Parts: sequence; structure tokens; C-alpha cells
Amino acid sequence: MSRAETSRRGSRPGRAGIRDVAAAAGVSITTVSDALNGKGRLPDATRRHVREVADRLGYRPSAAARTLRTGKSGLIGLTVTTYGDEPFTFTEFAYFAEMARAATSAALARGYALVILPATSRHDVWSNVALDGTVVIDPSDQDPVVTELVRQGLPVVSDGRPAGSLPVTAWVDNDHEAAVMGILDHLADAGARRIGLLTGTTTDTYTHLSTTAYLRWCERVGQDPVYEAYPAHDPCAGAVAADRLLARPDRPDAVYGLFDPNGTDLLAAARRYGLRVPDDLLLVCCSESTVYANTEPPVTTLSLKPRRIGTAVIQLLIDAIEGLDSDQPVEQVIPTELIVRTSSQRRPPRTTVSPPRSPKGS
Amino acid sequence: MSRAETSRRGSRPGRAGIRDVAAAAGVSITTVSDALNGKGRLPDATRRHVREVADRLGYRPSAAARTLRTGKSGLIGLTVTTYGDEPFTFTEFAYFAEMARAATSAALARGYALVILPATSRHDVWSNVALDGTVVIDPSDQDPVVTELVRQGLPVVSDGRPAGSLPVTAWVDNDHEAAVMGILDHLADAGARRIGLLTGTTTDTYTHLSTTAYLRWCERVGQDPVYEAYPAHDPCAGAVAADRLLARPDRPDAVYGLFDPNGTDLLAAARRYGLRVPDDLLLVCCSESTVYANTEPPVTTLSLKPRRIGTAVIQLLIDAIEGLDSDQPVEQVIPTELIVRTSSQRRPPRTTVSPPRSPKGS
DNA sequence: TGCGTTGACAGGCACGTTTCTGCAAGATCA
DNA sequence: TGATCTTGCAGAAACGTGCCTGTCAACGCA
Repeated sequence: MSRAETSRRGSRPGRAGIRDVAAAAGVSITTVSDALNGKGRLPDATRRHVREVADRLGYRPSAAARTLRTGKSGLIGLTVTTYGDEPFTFTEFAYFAEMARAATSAALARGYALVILPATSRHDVWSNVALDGTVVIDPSDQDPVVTELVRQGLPVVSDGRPAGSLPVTAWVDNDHEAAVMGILDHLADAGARRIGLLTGTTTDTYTHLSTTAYLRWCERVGQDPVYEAYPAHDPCAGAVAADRLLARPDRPDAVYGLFDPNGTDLLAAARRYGLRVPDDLLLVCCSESTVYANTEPPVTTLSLKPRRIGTAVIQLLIDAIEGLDSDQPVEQVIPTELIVRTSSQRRPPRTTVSPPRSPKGS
Repeated sequence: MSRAETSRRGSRPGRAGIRDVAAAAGVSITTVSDALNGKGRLPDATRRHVREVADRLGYRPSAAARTLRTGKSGLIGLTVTTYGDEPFTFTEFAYFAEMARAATSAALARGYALVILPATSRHDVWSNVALDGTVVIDPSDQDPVVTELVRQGLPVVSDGRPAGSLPVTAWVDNDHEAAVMGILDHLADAGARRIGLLTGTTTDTYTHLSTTAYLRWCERVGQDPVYEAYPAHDPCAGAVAADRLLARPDRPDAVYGLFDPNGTDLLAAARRYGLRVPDDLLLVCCSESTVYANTEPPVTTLSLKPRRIGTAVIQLLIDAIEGLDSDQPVEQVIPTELIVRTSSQRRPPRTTVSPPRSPKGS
């Protein structure tokens, strides 16, 4: 067949192929591919000519064909934990949103895009998308999705250290024990005599490590543990648990809440029992939400730095995908940040640690 | 070549192709494809045999090859608005998270997955991923991404009615004018004499329609407009604008805030000026966050029902992708919901409209 | 027996790239 | 002047499916 054949039988008018570009430019397919991808040894004149013709025809390379040929899709799976049929976790909206946002940015900057996928292998969607690698959030012990992915030879990086002997390529996490210890010390320094904990009934690593650290701290300082656990995926249960915690006969004079909504839950419960914060009750919760800067009073929060975690996870994963032997360790620990506000300070409400406002005066 | 040839030269041990399954099962490639996809006329015995062999070999069909052949990838783009380099909008965390969650669920239920993509066409990522269709959130007037996508023949469904003559396939939106009118009437019923508005300086449709509705309402009832506008993407600017609004000589006795953090911003500003809510100042803001159920006092919020919007957008898009002439109109209006709490009620704080708590008494 | 029909499968092409190999023509060199 | 090397490009083989077009046997029927 002659090369001047522009349209084959089934060619859609809106989709120009590399063949059409080659014919229109009067060169071969190889030359077009090399010119557009910066490969080969072509004079700049030819390269420019081909690019111009491609632009004129509105040529867009087929991602499917490229993926089939090269074996790289430029897609990264983002596995979100699910409760029942709903993806994402209910309790960590702000954390997940920030983390996903940073991960998306980092991936885009290196030419990758994120695909949201369920943590359950039940869906057949998993086999319908060509992935270069996957990010998993808080994988469970013998996570079937992770093991299957690793079996296929795909790199897997997890947010949260893997439980058991889960064979992930790399992981990123905070030092949750140190964070909890730091908070408890901070509350004790502020004058707390009996510190309570609002924790979860789930078995994920974050909850487990944090609770263990609390118990160890109590043992160390000789305090009886005072804690309430509730199913963290139930938004109403948190308020009830906060209420229970403050209704106990051995009511704590300081509380640390492991989950995002615990701050408002505890504030509301404190009001119901007539407890003033921070005078009668010191308060800290783990949250990425900015609302705690403006509550009455502002609540001290622990930030897990989801932006840094999301970025680190993506960098590690893409390094593994592209075979770069990163000089970074495959285990990365991101420091947490305690944002101290009024709720955990007995002394006069001095300047709080928060980003400076634009106007100086009030 | 004989058919017993199991491994070709470059075959990775971990990846079995359809060829290997055919050879191992002693049938042809066609038979394997038909057996696994439920096509063709095969006796159940053959079908079961092929499936069993495929399972034994751990066969996973290549998504890239399937996409190349069928033209369908099972991927839906989710275009998120960006401010600068950061994807997502800062002000609508909860809205976006809920909407994306529902969209993810709906897509997975029909066998599709979502790909997070930036609204800027600057990134070359767009041409590296094979999409069946795209969801765009609040597209701007002559959105280049949208026009390019429809030029390629891809269906595009937008969350938010398209401005100008943007040629989207379908769109889903709330009736923002009616929602604002309803809120203003609600506040007037509660005794408000001068209602203020906290709005944005951006030109998106939501801000524009809501502000216009406010101005029309003011004209209708003969009230001078009292509003402050600020760049909604700046988290600090909201607090400043709320402060400015309450510092005006013509201070309003009721305020509606268009953006999620406005509730806490306004509560904080009211405390600074010694205004009691709701006695001195009635408050409503547009938010999907649950924190307003537990603030002091609880704040009345307008919910845009992001879950319903996310679901509707995906259904319309997949219907368009699969060529189903949906009996639904291509323009869908989702009703909003006003969740009335203490902050907008002058009368005694009666039972608030919120999901019932598990325990009856306090 | 001849002929259309139907079930059960095999052969092979096409999807649109990337890339390996090859091949002429000019340049350089012993 | 022939041999070797670069430059500038073309041919064609994959990548792994889906599906269209056969082929062959069995079968019903006149």
C-alpha cells in the first residue's frame, strides 16, 4: 500500500493517529515517534516540521497503545480504607483530604496521576486498570490486596507501617508512640493529674500504637488508665464516648482524643457538665482541621503532617517504579507537630502557636 | 510452532498471558477469551475448564491491551479546581471529600474508577491517560480543558451549571438562588432586620449566583446590601472579612456565610465584639462539616447534598459513556437542605434538626 | 446420498504505539 | 580508492487482547 493513504477504513475523523501524521508530514512513523518523544538523531528542522504537522492535525497519542508497548501507564493506585460499602474513612476527612492533595500534587509533578481504588479486592476494577504502583493507607495485617499486588511485582508503598510481615516496598509513618508520650508530658507539665484517653475499638496500627503508648506512659508515671473506646467510623458514637468519659466517677482533668472530631465532642461534653476549658479540663486532640483555631476556647491539636506524608509516599513509590535506587531509606518517619492553643494551657492565654494573621492589631 | 509452547522468549515468570492459558488448557486463544468474557457459544464444561486453568496460572488480563482493543478504559477523570499549584479547593474540603466519596462509590459500583486530574491543561498528564469521560467541578467560562475534551468526543459532565456556552454533555447543580432566598426568608422570619453576607471575590458560578440572589432579595424587601467579599482560597482572609463585616457601622443582625469556615470565623468575630448568638446575631453558613452540630452555639448550615450530586454526576456520565439514552434529563437540579440549629433561632433552643443520638437522655 | 444447519472451536487481523534493525548517502581515513 | 564510520531516516516486529471469518464434524431431512 502506498504511504499517501491518509484515512483507513474505520478511522474516526476526530482521532488522528501517528500514521496520519507521518503521511501528512511526508516522513515515516519512526521519524514521527522520535521527533515527538525527543529520541533518535534528527535534525532540528525535521523535528520542528513533524511537531508542527502533529499540532495542526490535533494529534494526541493513544495512552492505551503507549501503555501496552512500554509497560508503563503513568497511573498510581490510591487505596482508601472502607467501612462497609463506603470508601474513605469517616473520622479522618481532613487528614485524608490533605494527604491525597499532597500526593496528587507530587504525582502530577512527576508525570503520574492517581486512581482512587477500594481496599477490597472484591471489585473487579483492580484488573481493569493498568497500574505502575500503589499507595495503600493503613493496610491491615494480611491485606489480600497488598499481597496480590506484590505477587504481581508491583511496588507498594504504605502510609502507616505495615502490620505483621506485610511485604511492602516502602512505608512512611509518624512516630505515634513518641507523639502520644509528648502530649501526655505536655499535659502533665500543664498541671494535669489524671489524663484520660478517647480511643477507638478498631484494630488499625494507629489506634493500637497510640493506645499502647498511653498505657505504657500511665504505668511509668503510676497513673490508673482512664479511657473510653468507641467505633471510630460512627460519627455519633464519638460524642457518646466523650460524654461517658467525663461522666466517670474517676473523671480525668485532661483528655487526649485520638480522632478528628473528638475536640468538638469533648468541648460539648465539658459544657454539659459545667467544666471550664482549660481551667477544669485540659484538652488535646489529633486533627488536621483548622476549626480548632477558632473554637471557644481554641483547642491544642496534634498534626500528623499529612502533606509531608503524602509527598514522601509518592516520591518513594515513583522512585521504586522508575528503578531509582533512592538514597532515602525505605522506611521514613515523619515528625508530628503539636500546635499548642489555649485548651492545654493553665496559665494566661499567651500568644498561641499559629500562623501570623495579616493585620497586626485585633 | 507447536501449541505446547508455554513460555516465549521475553515472558516474565509472574505474568501469564492469554496465550499461556490457551496452551495450558489445550484450546485456542479465542476460546479462552470467549470463556472468560461470557461471549460465544461454549459448553459449560469447556468454560469451567478454561476458568480453572486461568485461575491456576494466576492469569490477569492486560488492561492496556483490552483498552487498546475495545476503546474503553473504565477510567473516569475527576477534574479538581486548583489554586496555583495545589489541587482541590481549600474552602470546600468537606464538600469535595463527600462528593468525591459518593462519586467513587457510584463509579465502582458500575465498574469504573476515578482518576484525579488537574483542571489545568498545562500538565501533559492529560494525554497520558485513556479516559472514557470526565467529571469537572465548577468549570470556568471558556474552560480550555473542557473544550478540548469535547473536541475529542469525550463525554463531560459538570458539577455546577456551565457558564457561558460551555458544551458539556450534562450537568448537575443545586438551585443556588432558591437556596439563598430560602435562607434569607428563614432569617427574616427569625426576626432579622438587616442581613449581611460573607461572600467571595472569585468569579465562579456558585459565588456569582448566590451573591446575585442576595442582592435581588435585598432589593425586593428594600434592605441595603451589607456584605464583605474576600478571596475564598485564603484561609486567613475569611476570619479577617468576618471581623470587618461585624465592625461596620451598619452592623448586620444576621449573617449568611457562603463558605465552609465562615461559621467558626463569624462565631469568633462575634465573641470579639461581645455579640451573643443567636440573641444579638443570627448565623447561617453553607457547610457540610459536622462540627457545627457541636459548636457553642450549634450553627445552622445549608447542605448542598454533595453525596447526591456526586452520585448523579457519575450516573449521568456513565450513561453517556455507555450510550444509554437516559430517561433522566441532562440537567439535574439537586435540592439543598437547611439544617436548622440554635444559631438562627431567636426562640428557646428547641430540638434541633439533626440525626437522633443513640442514648435518649443526656 | 446430498444438502443446509448448527455447534465448537482455530486462524488471523487489527488496535496505535515504541523500538530494534537496517540501509542508503555522505564524510573521514589509511 | 576502497574501508569504516556517522547521519537521517524507513521497515517491520512486537505488546496482549477482542472479534470476525472460517473449518470441520455431526445432525436432521428430503
